[in-house]
Amino acid sequence: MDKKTVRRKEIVSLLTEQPTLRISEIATALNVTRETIRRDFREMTDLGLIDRLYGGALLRQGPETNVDQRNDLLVEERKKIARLACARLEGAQTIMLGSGATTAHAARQIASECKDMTVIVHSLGVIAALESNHSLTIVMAPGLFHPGERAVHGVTTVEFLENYSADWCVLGASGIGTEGASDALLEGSDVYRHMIRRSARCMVLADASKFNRRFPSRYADWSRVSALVSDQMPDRDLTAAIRAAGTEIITA
Amino acid sequence: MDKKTVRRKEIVSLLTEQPTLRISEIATALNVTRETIRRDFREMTDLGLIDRLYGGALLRQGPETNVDQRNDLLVEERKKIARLACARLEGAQTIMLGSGATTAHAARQIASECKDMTVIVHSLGVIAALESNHSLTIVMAPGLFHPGERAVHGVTTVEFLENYSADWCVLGASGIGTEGASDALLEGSDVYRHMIRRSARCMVLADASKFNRRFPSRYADWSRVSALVSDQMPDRDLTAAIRAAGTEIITA
DNA sequence: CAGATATTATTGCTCTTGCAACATTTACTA
DNA sequence: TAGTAAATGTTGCAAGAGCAATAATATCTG
Repeated sequence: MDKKTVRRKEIVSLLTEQPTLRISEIATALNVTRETIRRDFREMTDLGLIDRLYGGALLRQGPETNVDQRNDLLVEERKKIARLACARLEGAQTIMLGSGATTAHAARQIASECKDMTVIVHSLGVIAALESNHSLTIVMAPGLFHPGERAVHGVTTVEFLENYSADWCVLGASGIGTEGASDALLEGSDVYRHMIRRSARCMVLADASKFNRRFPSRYADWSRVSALVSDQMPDRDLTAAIRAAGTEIITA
Repeated sequence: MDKKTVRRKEIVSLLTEQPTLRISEIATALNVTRETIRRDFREMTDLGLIDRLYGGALLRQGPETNVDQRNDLLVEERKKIARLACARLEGAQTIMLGSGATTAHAARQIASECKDMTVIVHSLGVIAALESNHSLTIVMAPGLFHPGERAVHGVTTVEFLENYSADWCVLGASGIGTEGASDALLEGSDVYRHMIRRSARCMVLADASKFNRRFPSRYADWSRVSALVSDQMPDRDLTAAIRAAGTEIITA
């Protein structure tokens, strides 16, 4: 672990003991210059770890994520998927994110691993997962708010997306079948279809429980999907159908 | 209640909303010199109400209940304002809502009292307050997400609003002065100004602690505001200035 | 090992804060 | 109403803090 990481862990640990730190104090304590601490503070602020004060910093009190995660079954699977997805986004400048629990998990991972990315979203849950990372540019799409999904939908949303382009779009799915990815919500599917259209590549996230299920609205056939990210490989037939369209299957 | 007491209550109240205050900021906001604030801080530190920082102060976090009590009082005031505002919206078909804590309170009231209304919003906090009422049509505006305010801002937001019209817009304010209503955030003010333009009438919500304070960005002079809703009447001069522009003051 | 890159230190400058002493205003009381 | 005490404003100065440009050092990579 390099010096920088050690120092920053030390800063966080000190802040859990006392509410605020002054730059001059820790600079002498850790035997570095004040400028170095200032640089640490700047970056840690961008990452949403701390809040700056004139002359110091205090620990950021943010929304707790543990509570949500406990209520959630399938957490481990989704975390794994999130990590895989995030690794694949390496180098992307702009991405679009769909809605749903799996996507929100991916968003949390993105918030902790990525920097200086532009993220276009239409879901409140996804924003909540991203907002701790101040270095991200988060663009919210407009539209009719759907209370169940906590996301916006409709013509307005779709039209808005036409003005944007992304390197990747990252979508969840209710069902993964031989003929493509499908969703339970018709309105969400319209948004997804347009996100795919406006993105260079498309990644679908789905844990194994979604395999071989078909929902009313198919939002993409496999020819439009660059990669399926999951915690397990699908069965023979499904794998064959997906690969036949040139879609990569990422499980580890 | 003398000025000093009012000012110190205000300091505590501001500290319940944000973790720290900087001397220079509140000095200009409350229109006193920094030395005065410094003297306040010294005495409040002796009383154990706050902790000093270099350049500011933060609320002392301990087993003290005073803080909670004051916070509850503030909630009471906001509830009163919310009820008054809601009563005045009777019969409106479409409304626009701003951001901020007071507006969120009003939104909660609207969610419990109103039916079949279209509500145009740009704040996540306001959506959260509204989403329990499924009879409402909630339209979310697009834009750049601002993590601090949990709302969207910017050119995209403003352009979007041009496509909508409303019977009322309901806005919060950081400061209420003779020359109009002002806000601490410049980006929010741009959105507010356009909401006013696109609404037949405009309502500003502000508890008495906001009176005679001026913040960087004035988003409306009183000629553009139909009604100011508060828990108390402002002083003579302020009342006169507001009424001179034809703005109604609603306190009960 | 050399070159490239990242990290940290140093320096010079400006702005902000804290403090103290003194002036002014406000509020209260006889 | 005058006089007094409290509260607030004003000013000058020393120390702290932020910023940007540059130099020095550490770290990585082929």
